[in-house]
Amino acid sequence: MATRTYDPQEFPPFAVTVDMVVLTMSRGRLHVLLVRRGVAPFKGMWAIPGGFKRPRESLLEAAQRELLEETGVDGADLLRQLGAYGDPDRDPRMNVVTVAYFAVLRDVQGIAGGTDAAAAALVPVSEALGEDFEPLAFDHGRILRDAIERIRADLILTGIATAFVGRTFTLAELRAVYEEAWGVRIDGANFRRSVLADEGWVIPTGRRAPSGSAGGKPAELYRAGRKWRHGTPIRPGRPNGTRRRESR
Amino acid sequence: MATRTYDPQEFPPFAVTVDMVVLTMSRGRLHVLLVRRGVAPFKGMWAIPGGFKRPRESLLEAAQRELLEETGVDGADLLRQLGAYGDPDRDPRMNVVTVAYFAVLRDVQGIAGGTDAAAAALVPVSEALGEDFEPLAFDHGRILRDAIERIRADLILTGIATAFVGRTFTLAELRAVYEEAWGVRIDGANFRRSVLADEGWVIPTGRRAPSGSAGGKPAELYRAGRKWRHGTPIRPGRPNGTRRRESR
DNA sequence: CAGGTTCTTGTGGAAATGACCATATCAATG
DNA sequence: CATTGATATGGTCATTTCCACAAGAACCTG
Repeated sequence: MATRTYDPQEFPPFAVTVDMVVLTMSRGRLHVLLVRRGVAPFKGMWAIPGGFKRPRESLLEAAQRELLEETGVDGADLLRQLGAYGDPDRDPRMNVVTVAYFAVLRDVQGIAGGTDAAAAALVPVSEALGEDFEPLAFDHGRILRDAIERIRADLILTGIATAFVGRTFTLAELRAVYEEAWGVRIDGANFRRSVLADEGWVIPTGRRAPSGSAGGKPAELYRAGRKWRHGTPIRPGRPNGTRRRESR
Repeated sequence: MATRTYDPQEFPPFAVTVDMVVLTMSRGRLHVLLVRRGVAPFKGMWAIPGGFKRPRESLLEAAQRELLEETGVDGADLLRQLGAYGDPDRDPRMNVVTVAYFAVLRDVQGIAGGTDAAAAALVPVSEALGEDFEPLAFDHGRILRDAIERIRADLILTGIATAFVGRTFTLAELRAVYEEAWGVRIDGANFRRSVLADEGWVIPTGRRAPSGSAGGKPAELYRAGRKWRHGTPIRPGRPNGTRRRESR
């Protein structure tokens, strides 16, 4: 039929939830916020936070509300929709369609503080997706995998890299975001040239970051410019065969 | 709460639908399949095809079924999820969350034939999104806009360009896909070198396409190689404007 | 101060990009 | 049938970008 038959009563109802992949960069590694489920189904297993959508709120508002409840962070601009998941048996009790969002945060302390410490944890993504890690509840493993793929794409298409770092940051911190997410090594000198070539990407603050424990010249602190709203000056290296030694 | 309260009975039910943005390239322009709604709400208005999700099928299966019903095309591999839309008032009758998919087809004739011709039409995207065109039903205008944005991104990240052309195609046809979707002009000679530089992108068939009505040297026909599954050799040009004629 | 670490600047070759020219091969026209 | 117009194909060339590495500068620790 070219037109949908419209009789809502004929069609069994679904429950609609929103789930969130909360990502952050901690000690140079990508982490995801996981919570222990306290109720059935999948009680006791790790899951990504989420909850039911209410009738009078939009999907984004639902995600925003859950983000606030789970992490204490109020930021709708940080949330981006990842996709919908609706396999018939993804929830053993009833038919639940969930809409997944992901958010990139930087305030690591605030995340752990907003919720019960025993029931929430920041887990390195490589571990959470590793073979040794316990499977996540529902299809949250797949959702997490999709989120990582999405992040990799958004790093190419958008300026989401700046969401991982603080209001002021060093170029090394920003570079580490790309290196960790893409699993590549980027030459510091070339990276520096790329973001400083044009105005509007990073703005020097005049201040300097404290040197790390290993010493070294203190790096200059920058603010993110407006150009990140429309893209990124960093492009993924060519998958060429001219790779150098792995140096590790 | 760190854990979701799990009592489905508390939460009002939602209807879940799938809607599809069916795109095709016809006479060098990007077209979208629209249908006339025959029932309320939004009766008589243009809309993108779609229908209710059934309890025992996945979202992708629902979209696949609808695609088959609407266009006669059976291709789950052509469908990609676009996103979920769940604003409270997007459907005046009840709370409906829709999951949008988009599909890129090439068989234009089959689309018009599969359904009532009077109730379905291929409309140029630029017209459907233009000011003069009548508004689409529901929030389908926004969904269509999002789909076009997504196509532009997928042209960068994936090899979706080959989905617009036939099993065999000329390089000019493939080039036209990028030119139309990005709104740019690409030099034919340079485009040719990009896709022929490495093996695996396009494979010559030895045959030649008939010249167009305007004459011209007949172009060689190619098949798509396997590399398109992992990306594209074509990159969006930079905002031009550097140097004009000078030298000499 | 010596040695180590990190940031920063400099440099040269390789590769990609973009524009243009020249030629080949067809259809349509008169 | 020769001309014209259009398109495909092959080639050249200057510029820009990319990338690896070298060297200097600034800071820490011991």
